[in-house]
Amino acid sequence: MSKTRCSYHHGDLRNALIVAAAELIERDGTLDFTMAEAAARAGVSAAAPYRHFTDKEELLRGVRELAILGLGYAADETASAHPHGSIEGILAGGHMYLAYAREKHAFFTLMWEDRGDIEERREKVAEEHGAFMVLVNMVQAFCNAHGNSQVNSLHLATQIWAMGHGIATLEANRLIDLFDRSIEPEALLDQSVRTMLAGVVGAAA
Amino acid sequence: MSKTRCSYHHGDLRNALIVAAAELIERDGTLDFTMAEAAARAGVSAAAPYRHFTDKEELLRGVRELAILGLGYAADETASAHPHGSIEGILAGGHMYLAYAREKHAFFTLMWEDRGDIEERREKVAEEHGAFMVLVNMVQAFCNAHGNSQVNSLHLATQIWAMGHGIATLEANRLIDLFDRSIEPEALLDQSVRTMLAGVVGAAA
DNA sequence: CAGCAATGTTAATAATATTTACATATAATG
DNA sequence: CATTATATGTAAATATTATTAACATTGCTG
Repeated sequence: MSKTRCSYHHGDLRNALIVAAAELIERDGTLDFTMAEAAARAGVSAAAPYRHFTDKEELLRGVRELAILGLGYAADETASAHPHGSIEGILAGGHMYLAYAREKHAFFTLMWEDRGDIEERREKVAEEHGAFMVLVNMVQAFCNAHGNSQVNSLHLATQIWAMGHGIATLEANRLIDLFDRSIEPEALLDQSVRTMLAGVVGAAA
Repeated sequence: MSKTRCSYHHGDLRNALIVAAAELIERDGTLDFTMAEAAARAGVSAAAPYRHFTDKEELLRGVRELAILGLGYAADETASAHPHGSIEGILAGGHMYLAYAREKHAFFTLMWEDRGDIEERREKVAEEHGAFMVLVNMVQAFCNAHGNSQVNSLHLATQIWAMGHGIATLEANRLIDLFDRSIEPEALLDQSVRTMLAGVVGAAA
């Protein structure tokens, strides 16, 4: 916890490097910053990072966790800004997701491409992927609000996530306006989500 | 067109390099083959590629075009294997897409991350992105078969594409079974597509 | 306080992309 | 057909990074 101010030992280099890397990624919109520059930004030599990360990949893993947490916070905020169980909350979450993908493209890309061991990832799913949990809860609340207890909220949330993820990804690569400039990503998503949720309302138990 | 057999001039090095790169990508499941190895595989020196591509990025662009064409052919085949205007064709197309993403993950990733100039890309949309055109046609045919001419097929096809793309992408990064091992990607997609198409049938003009 | 473990440093090493300078085939031209 | 310009290859630099090695400093622990 303590910050050492003597020149030699940094005190919290691991995190400083993650932040430095994140800044460079944000600045350049790419993942190909150099280890040396990240180190320099944290005020240490080019070899220092290797005391905390075995390689660049591992540093990126740190940045990824940071990004995932950030998305989780954003999801929390969005959810709490709308009535519990309302469709508005879900739609707003979708818009937040699209905005994140647009504005922080490099992070958004990095976030999902995890080649790590699946079992290890599974262990920290709940703590890390807060954003999806928020969506699941919102969907669940929506179903409850409509008196429908037959729907599998996890499946439905996954469908909605996939839809949002697909639109976000295609849009980030400009594949949506490539074919039709008139399509508005958020409108497309809203419409899709409403369609998927319509079943819940219609088939109320 | 002619193949020169004398040792010096290759005759069709540009394409040979694209194929070589594609093979390496398929072999390793990664995009980080080396220019030298691709060159060697095509039987030329490490510097030769630079007579045909300004850099590795441009070689990758060649591979990307190849992959996109390949997907287009697969889409054609799938479409012609099912009745015109049937929902089965659309579902089969989705399955094909998921299979492609699974089996050729590196290509699938490469295919969409095009940072090239949007106007240039727009010029060759039709010829290159055959797969999406096939989907648009199938959706259009489906609407016609159901006597519904009010639906915007392009929008609907985009929705379906996004859904398939989202599921494919999430699954490729193992994000679907991370949360729920019981979810079957194809079943999830089928269900989503049916839901989206239900509106067409219901609101027949 | 001595000594160990952790964390930094500078100076290699290694892998690659890319460039340069030179060579040879192909094709167009007189 | 001989000549020459152009395209396409080659081998030998360069340059950029990641990563490691060998050595230094600090802080903790007994």
